[in-house]
Amino acid sequence: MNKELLKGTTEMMILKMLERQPTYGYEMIKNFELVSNGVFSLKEGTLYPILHALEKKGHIESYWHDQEGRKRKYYRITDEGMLSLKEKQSEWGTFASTMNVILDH
Amino acid sequence: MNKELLKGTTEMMILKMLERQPTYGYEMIKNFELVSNGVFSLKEGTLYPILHALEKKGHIESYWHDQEGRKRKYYRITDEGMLSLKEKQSEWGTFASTMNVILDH
DNA sequence: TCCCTATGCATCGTTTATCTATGTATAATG
DNA sequence: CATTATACATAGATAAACGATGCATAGGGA
Repeated sequence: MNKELLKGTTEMMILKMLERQPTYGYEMIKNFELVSNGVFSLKEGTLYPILHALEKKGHIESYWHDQEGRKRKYYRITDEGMLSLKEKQSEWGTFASTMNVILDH
Repeated sequence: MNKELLKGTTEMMILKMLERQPTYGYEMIKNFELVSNGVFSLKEGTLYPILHALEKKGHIESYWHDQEGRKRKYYRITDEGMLSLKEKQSEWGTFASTMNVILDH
């Protein structure tokens, strides 16, 4: 899979994942592989900087939570994050349908 | 429109355009705007380097043609280019449908 | 006549999203 | 006791698209 295709969609997919329920980085990476059937593979070097940037923007919030003898940094989406997600999804919809029009042309 | 979304699709769209009929750079730029209803806007700084790279790879061929008192560099797609286009379209299909599964999840 | 816009090709440097590689630390497993 | 899985983090490399700029010619309006 051409990795360039992912550009501009990673943040959206992270927000989408957090829309379902709060979760933490390592689990997100495993989950990405799972829900995409191995098509997408989110890397640590991609994920963590994005999480920090999203938090800085106030689109997500973090809190440490200990479970199963492990320290995990959970993230939850904020109202602003939800708004941003809606926008990104709408943008993706326009993009994908325009692309399909061109390809079916 | 988030320009990052376009990454990885520009080459495919250029090949797609040339699949219909041979054309030249300036016309491609105008046509991009037209067929995408203004959603996509191909820039010269993007197009010309890609055309040169595609020609170097043998996916397209160029020839100069004078018309309406103008010198224009036309491009046509080669058999290899057609193969590459099919691959890219298939990849895009997988990508877009996977993305939609995640977003509708 | 002259200037501005449209047409047409081209390239250099910048921007930025993602990845690779690496580091640290702890729990579980064999 | 060593290796693997879990967990977070960052610095530097890579590469696609863009912005800015350059050059040249045709056409239209003042």
